[in-house]
Amino acid sequence: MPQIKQPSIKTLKGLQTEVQSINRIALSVDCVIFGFDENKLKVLLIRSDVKKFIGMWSLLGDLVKPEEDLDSAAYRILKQRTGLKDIFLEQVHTFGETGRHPAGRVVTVAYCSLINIQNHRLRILDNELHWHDANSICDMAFDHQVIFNSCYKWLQKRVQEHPLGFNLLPNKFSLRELQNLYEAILNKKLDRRNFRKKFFAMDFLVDVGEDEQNVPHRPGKLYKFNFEKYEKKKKKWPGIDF
Amino acid sequence: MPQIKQPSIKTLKGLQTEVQSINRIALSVDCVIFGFDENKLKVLLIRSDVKKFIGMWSLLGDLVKPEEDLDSAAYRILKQRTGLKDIFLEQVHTFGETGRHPAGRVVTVAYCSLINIQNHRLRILDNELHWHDANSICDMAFDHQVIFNSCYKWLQKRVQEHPLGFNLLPNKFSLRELQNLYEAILNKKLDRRNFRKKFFAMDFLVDVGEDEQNVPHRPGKLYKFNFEKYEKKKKKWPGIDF
DNA sequence: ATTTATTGTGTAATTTACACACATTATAAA
DNA sequence: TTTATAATGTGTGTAAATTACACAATAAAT
Repeated sequence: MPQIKQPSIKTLKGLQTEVQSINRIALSVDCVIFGFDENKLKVLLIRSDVKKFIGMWSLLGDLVKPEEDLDSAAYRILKQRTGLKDIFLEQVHTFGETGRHPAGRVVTVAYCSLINIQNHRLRILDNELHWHDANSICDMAFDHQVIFNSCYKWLQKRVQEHPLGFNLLPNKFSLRELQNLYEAILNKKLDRRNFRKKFFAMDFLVDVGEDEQNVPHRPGKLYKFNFEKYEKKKKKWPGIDF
Repeated sequence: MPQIKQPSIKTLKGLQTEVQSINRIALSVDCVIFGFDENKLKVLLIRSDVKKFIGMWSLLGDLVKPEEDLDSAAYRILKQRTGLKDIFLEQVHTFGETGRHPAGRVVTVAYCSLINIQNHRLRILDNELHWHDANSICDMAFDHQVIFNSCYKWLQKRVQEHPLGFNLLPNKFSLRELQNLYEAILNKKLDRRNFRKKFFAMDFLVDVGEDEQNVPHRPGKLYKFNFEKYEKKKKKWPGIDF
C-alpha cells in the first residue's frame, strides 16, 4: 500500500484553517449506473442494509481510499459491481451536507455511468442488486433520491449535447432503438421522421449492411456509431427536439 | 463547536470498505471568484506562500470543517475574502487526484462565484489579493490553472443558458455594458443589433427611466434585470450567438 | 393475394438566426 | 449656431433550422 503524506500545518499555508486530523472527512463515491432494456431506462440499485434505511434502495457506493484518485475510485466500484471496464463514466456533483449520512460526516461525489446491459449479466451472488425502472423509484436510502434526480437531469441535458446515449445501446442498433432510447431518457415522444433526419444529418451513423432480426414487420437497417468521425468533426452535437 | 459523529464500521454497511480513521481525507473548497471591471473579466487571486509555489497565483480556498456543509464552507470563504453575503455561488467540479497537493492528499471542490465589483472594495490589509485579468493568467500554483480553466469554460457555457451575468453588473446597466460583459466572457465580438433584439425578446429587462451619465456621446438607457419575471416565465434562456 | 405494422423518403410552412442599413440623439469642436 | 463625431435605437431581408405532416416500400402474418 503506497504511503500518502498527510497535510501538516507548515506545508499547507494558503489554507487558512489549520490542518489537523480532525479536519479530515470521510469521502465516498456513489455511482448512478444507467442501463437500457425493454425500451425502459434502468438504474442499478442495491438494497440498503443500514438499519435506518433497511430494505430501501440505494446507489452503489464506497469510500475513497487515501491513496486512490477520485476517478479511480469510481472505476473500481463499477468494476466490482458490474465486472466491466472501459465504460462511460463522468463526475456529476458532490453532495456535502453534514446531515446526509446517519453514521456521521460523509461527503460523497456522484458519478454517472452508462452501461450496455446486453454486455452485462448480474452475478447470481448479487441477488440484492436490481435494475430498477428509472421512472418509478421510491423509498431510496440516505439522500440518494436527491442524488439520483440530479443525475437523471444531468443525463437528460447531456444526451442532447453529446453522443453519450450510444453507450447504452448494443454496438449495432436500429434507428427505432435509438429513438426509443431518447424517448425513454427525455420522457417524451419524438417525431420519427425528424429524428431520423437529424441523426443522419450529423453523419456519425454507419450502415453496417445488416437488418433487424425476428421482428414481425419490415426490419430496419442496423447502424453503428462512428466515434472517430465524431472526434474529427468536432461538430456541435445538435439538440434533439426541445 | 457541534459534535459530529464519526462513521464506525458497524453503522456504515453498504460501503464495502471498512471505515477507519485512515480512510478520512482532507477536503477543501476553492473559489473561482469572477468580477467585471473596465470591460474585462476578472478573477480574484492570492499570491501563494507555499514553498513549492512561492509567488505564484492561487485561488481562494480553505479546508472544509467537519461540522460544516460544503456550500457553507464556500460561503464562509467568500465572506472572509470579500466581506459579501448573498452573492451568487455554484459548485462546478471536484478535483481529487492524489498528486494534486504537494503536502499530501487534499481533495478540493471548486465553486464559482460572480461578484459585482462595484459593491466590493478590497481591504487594504489584503495586499496579496488581486483582481487578475481572466484572459492572461499564468503561473498558477497547485493544479489551480486546471481548476480555473474548468470554471471559465463552465461560466462561458452557463451564461448562455441562464441569466448569471447580471450578478457581475451593477443593478442598473446599459445594454452596451451588458454586451461588453458577454463579449468579455465569451471572448468574441457580437452583433450589437442582434444582441439587443435577443435580450428584449426575452422580456426580462426593465427600463428604469434613467440615462447613462458622463459619456461623450448619446447616452444609453439604463435597465435592471427582473428576476421575478424570469422565475415566473420559466422560459428557456436562449443562446447568445454561437 | 391481402392485410398489417413499420421502415424509408420527401415537402411545405413556420420559426429562428444572421447580416446589414439607416435614422436619432447627445457631446464636442469649429 | 453649425457641423462633425460617436454612440444609441429601430428596422428589413436572407439563410438556416425546426416543425408538422403525407405517402410509398417492405417484410411477416393471415
